[in-house]
Amino acid sequence: MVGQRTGVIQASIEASMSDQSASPLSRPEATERSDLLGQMQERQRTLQRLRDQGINPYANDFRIDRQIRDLPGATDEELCALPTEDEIPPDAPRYAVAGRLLQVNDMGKARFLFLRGDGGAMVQLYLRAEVQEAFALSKLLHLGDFVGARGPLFRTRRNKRALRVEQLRLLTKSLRPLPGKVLQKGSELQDVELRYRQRYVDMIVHPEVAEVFRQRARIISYIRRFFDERGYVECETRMLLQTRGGAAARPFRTHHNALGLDLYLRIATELDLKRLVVGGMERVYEIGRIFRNEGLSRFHNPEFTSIEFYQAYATYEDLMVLTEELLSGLCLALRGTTTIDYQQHRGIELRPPYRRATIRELVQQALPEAPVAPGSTDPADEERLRRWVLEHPAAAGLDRGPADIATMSYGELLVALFERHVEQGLIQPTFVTEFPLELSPLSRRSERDPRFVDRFELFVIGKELCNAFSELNDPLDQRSRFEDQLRARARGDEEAMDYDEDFCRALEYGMPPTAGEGIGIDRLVMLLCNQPSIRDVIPFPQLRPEDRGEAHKERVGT
RNA sequence: GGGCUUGUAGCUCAGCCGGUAGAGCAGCGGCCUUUUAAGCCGUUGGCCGUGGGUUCAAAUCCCACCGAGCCCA
Repeated sequence: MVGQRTGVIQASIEASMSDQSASPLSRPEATERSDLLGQMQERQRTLQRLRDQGINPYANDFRIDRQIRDLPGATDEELCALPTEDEIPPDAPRYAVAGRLLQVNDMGKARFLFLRGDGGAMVQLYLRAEVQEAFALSKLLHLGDFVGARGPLFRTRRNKRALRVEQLRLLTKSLRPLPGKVLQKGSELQDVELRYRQRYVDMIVHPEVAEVFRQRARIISYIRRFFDERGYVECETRMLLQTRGGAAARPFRTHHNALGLDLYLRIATELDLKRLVVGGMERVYEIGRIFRNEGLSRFHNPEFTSIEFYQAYATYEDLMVLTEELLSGLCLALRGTTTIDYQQHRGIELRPPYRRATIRELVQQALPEAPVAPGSTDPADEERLRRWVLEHPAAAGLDRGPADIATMSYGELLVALFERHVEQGLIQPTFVTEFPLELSPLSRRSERDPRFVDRFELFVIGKELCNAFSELNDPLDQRSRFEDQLRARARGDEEAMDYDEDFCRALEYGMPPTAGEGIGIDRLVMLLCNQPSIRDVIPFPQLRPEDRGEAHKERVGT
């Protein structure tokens, strides 16, 4: 019986929805049923009623005086200066403000509306039945609507700031209900997927989300100022490239129709920036998006923002000092201290100097029994280490078979041990140096030991944050490194670079001795804003397609 | 890839020793002329993730699949 009745209602809802399909009004998707659909229909009916009364539900002729955040009375002191309602003088200043309606406390012949503006600032409106037009309009509002109001401010009996409404305007009708009660603790959205997918809803329910984006903007602005002040020039280089290079990563491919040409989205800005150094720009930088065709994780998004900067007549050691200055100054400016917490890690100290250690020193420390030989330049180091790894597979902990290990280079062995035993323990900022040559095809060879390069990576909270080196500017050495890359590609290394003939040509004209560095902006924001996932610092992170389940079902069904 | 947890109303969650659904908020209809992220009365809204199985009977038990979260690799 009940089911029958529901069926009738459902049928009539569907009929009324199909009636509206001719109109451009928003329709709930087919997947949205029942209650949500009913609530949306209610709002659309109200919208029509407003139009019937000659009220434009999307009016844009209301002018605000100021944003809600700038209204007086926000502090206790200012609040005390406000009059009570009875004391409002006839010539009291009138304020015109606007915001999203989030809450209505209806008292019968009086009602309080809560508006929220930029930065999460709130103001409550006080409406009395005597102000008939405004009062009538307020009954046609829904939570989520944008509303403008004008009137004097006063202090309520409960000692809160309120604006006594003399004029009320609907500025935008909201056709979708907000999830839950926004202004109530415990009403936070739990569906993480939904929060990233519909970030606008996430931001309405959690204003602090936008605060991270604000801080991100401040961080980027600080970095830009830092380099501008030091005589670096910001240059925007190509995103669409015919060769892949500048980093070990798989690229995205795209296609240019007019040229009939397949192109890669850049995986780094390095090679173009160094071309500019060849051209005579001694200090250049670029802040921009790069694209890497790899998996998604808490620390990886396929598109992310980096800064790379290059300085002629400098070494990677100079850049360590510069990096310390940048990070400590930035943290101090943003957080007011150089000591910060990140998630479970307390007391991360960004005040210089940062610890410096070579990969071999760090591996040796983690594996005291392994023959790592920090500082040694003996070519026999490699065989001693490989033998130990093969004889102590459990201690080495490498997830590779003996055949694999036999073919791994010295550098690959060291880095594999570093990644397995050291990396995630580097919580405090640590400059890791002495990277193997074969894993650094663009870095200057170390004069002390030709198996290594003059390079560092800065690790914080167990993650790589910066990568820097003295640049390779010997064109003949660069050519042989590119050839190594081609050989690695032939062996199946999909992250190997292309041979960039034009880059070698540029080096043949001569690049001054230069040092360069890249910093992952997203991870930096995560660190400084204490955000657990890269998705929390990127407004629209990459997600799987929304209808994956449905599509899968259809594929299976056919 | 492995382990654990999880999917019930628009949102947040109960119900899970089997007997086809509940609360709060949101929505709708009332009451209240200073509310505190109100209060009171009434009420709408569910293929209980999808598919299969066990059973007289499945939100509940079993299996598979899909999605999500956490941990490990």
